[in-house]
Amino acid sequence: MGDDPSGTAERVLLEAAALFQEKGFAAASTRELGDRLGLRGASIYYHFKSKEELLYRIYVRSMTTIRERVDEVIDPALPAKERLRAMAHRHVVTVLTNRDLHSPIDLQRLAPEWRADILRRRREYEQLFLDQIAAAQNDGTLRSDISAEMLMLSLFNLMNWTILWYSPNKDQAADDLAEAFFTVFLEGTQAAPACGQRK
Amino acid sequence: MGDDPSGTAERVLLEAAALFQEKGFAAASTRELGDRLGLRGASIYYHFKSKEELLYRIYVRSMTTIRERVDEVIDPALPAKERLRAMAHRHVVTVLTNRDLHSPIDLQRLAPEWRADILRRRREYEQLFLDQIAAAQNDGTLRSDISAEMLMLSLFNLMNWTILWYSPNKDQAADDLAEAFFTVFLEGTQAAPACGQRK
DNA sequence: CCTACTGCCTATCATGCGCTAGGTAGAAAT
DNA sequence: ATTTCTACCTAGCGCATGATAGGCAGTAGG
Repeated sequence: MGDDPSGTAERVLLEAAALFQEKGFAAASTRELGDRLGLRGASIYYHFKSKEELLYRIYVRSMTTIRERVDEVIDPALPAKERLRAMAHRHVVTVLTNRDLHSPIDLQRLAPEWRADILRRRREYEQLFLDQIAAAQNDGTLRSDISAEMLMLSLFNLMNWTILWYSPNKDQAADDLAEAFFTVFLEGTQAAPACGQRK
Repeated sequence: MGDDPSGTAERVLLEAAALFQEKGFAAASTRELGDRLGLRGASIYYHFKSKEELLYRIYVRSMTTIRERVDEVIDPALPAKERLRAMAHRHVVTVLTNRDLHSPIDLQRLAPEWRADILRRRREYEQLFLDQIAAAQNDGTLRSDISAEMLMLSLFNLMNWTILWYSPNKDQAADDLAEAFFTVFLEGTQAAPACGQRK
């Protein structure tokens, strides 16, 4: 039970993530969710206390899994910049290959305590990236004339908007996108500048 | 009537944009929208045929206004890179100072023809940026080893995700963010590279 | 055999929804 | 003076929703 991938609760959670992503939280009904699982809508309430709790659990799952997936590639032996590269790559690929789970759904619909919990987890996750960025600034590989905070926001902007337009059928592989975004993040897009251009 | 900024239809449109952004399209009711305007919910239907049409009109307004605002700063006398800088700056500032209108709301809930219309307008808008990027690649100011399409996606990623976390009270001014993002887009984030590093 | 528990079911409740029908006060037009 | 139009109103229809209550088949333990 619980985390058993074949358990019903788990199936409900994953199917709910898919349904919420398709139709939005408010427009998705428990009955339709049941239909997709071969259940009656009311049976959902045996596994979850409310539709809102389901949304909360999806968010928790999203944050914990992406954190796990990114933790896997953090190699302390690598220089900070390369750690960051590996983390960014893993982040993009994870998000794009699991769009149901990681799509931004009505976070605002969550009760304040639950929302605060999710936001706290998000900040913890962002801190992981912030730490590497600050380290790379300290060892001189990343520019320091822009704050680490700002660099992190830029990186997440680059990585996260993708999920709203990405279509695995017609767009490039997630792997290629991840690489291109990080190249832009590191090198920028202007043609190779002359020496010493930036003070 | 119509575009008169004091006209009721206009007030409904703007208030609906705010309400939809706050609660989501499905969770926002016409009655609540009416309450905010000093109307009964049913009176909305004198000005709009359906709630869905309201959502469509909001999207149309979003696309036309941002296009107008960006068109204003396109100066053919400038080099392509500077045109692009001005456009990106105007885009970010416009979006962040008018979040109700430009927040991404359930586009998927729109009927297919309406959705297709909005997507067509979006592509036209993106084309504006794509043209400048291609021009800047041709005159040698932007790198050509990454496709213009990919560079455009990177730029929009950088610019657009912001609206989902930006809070005008506690975050930097939209103006500063716009500048920082474009700097990252152009120059990247690594410390000034040695000469001829990029092939 | 009995009991208890699990995991679902059916039936139902109260509520709120989008939207329509029909009315009406006041202004404008004839 | 009469008609028409505008911009709202009230009342309410039909329906879907989240959630609850209670039942019931199947399994496991004693």
